[in-house]
Amino acid sequence: MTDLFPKKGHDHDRCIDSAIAQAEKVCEAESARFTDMRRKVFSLIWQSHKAVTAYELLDILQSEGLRVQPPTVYRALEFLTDLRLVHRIESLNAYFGCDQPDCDHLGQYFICTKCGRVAEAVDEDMSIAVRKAAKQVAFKIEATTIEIKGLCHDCTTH
Amino acid sequence: MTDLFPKKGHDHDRCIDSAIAQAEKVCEAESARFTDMRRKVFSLIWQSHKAVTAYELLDILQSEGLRVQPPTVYRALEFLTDLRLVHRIESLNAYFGCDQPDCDHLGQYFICTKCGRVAEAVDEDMSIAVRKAAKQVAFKIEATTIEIKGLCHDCTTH
DNA sequence: TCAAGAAATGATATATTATAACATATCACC
DNA sequence: GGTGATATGTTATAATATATCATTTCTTGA
Repeated sequence: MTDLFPKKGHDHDRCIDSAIAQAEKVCEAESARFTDMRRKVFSLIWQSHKAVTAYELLDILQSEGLRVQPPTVYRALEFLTDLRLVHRIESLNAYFGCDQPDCDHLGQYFICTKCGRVAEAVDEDMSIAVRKAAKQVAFKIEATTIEIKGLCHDCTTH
Repeated sequence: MTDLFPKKGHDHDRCIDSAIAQAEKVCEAESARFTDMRRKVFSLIWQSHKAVTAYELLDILQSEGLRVQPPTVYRALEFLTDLRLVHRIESLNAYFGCDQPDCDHLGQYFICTKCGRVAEAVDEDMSIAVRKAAKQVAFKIEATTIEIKGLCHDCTTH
């Protein structure tokens, strides 16, 4: 068993730093501008391993004294999701920092209904099953949403 | 290749009738009341093989002269989704009539981005892959959302 | 270097999706 | 037929998202 979810007491600053470093690399590679606002939104999303709604982000930004309106947040989110740095969790209307933006994956998301944390998986068997099922019905895949809700390991044992 | 999507020119009245008959059976089995409003909403959802939004349903009901407000529609939808007669497509915020409400499945939804139609699959390999992946990370599944967007067979060939 | 165009953000308004709360009507059962 | 449970009506509002135009900032090439 490998728990996808981070251990309690892990050094979360390292998660954040590494995510930002990776985002910088991706933006550089794409000649995309990692502006202050985008960086700010991205790092807010990475403050936890939970998914965050657009309006939660907005509230935080405003509480820090910034005069930000919804479109600003949604634009940053659009930028980040286009680059796959952030993933939208459809069943939560919320956004989640993506671990592995560089791999061309059909990602899967485990969502703990108790602690609220989200973990991304890139399970080949699942991807293969989806592609095979699509092929069987002659369906040309453009995008997939795979979201699995339930209890993470920590929450089943504690 | 078996196309999950219905053929052009199929007898859609039969789809509707069979869905309603099945819904009646399910309601009966659950001692749940298939009221006029619920039946009306259900049959509106089945008017096509597309997913329908709550407000589209509302507009139709109102255009038929009924004095219906959003809560009425959402209540009917909640009733129907609880019984698995209707499925919510998270990535569309829309609702879709479920083919096979009686099987205890992890359903998967193929959504054509061109014609808008939706088809439900119950692919064992996908279900197995999801359960296996969850088991590997000691995750206890409560619910799954599997939505696959792309082009249906008809839309790739025509 | 700076002018022009492109890209990003600001600002205002509004669209879309969903629910809370309480009133009324209908149903099921004794 | 009265009573409690269930369903729907009604009003208001919350939560999520986008359209549009103005302004600012950045980039790039003369």
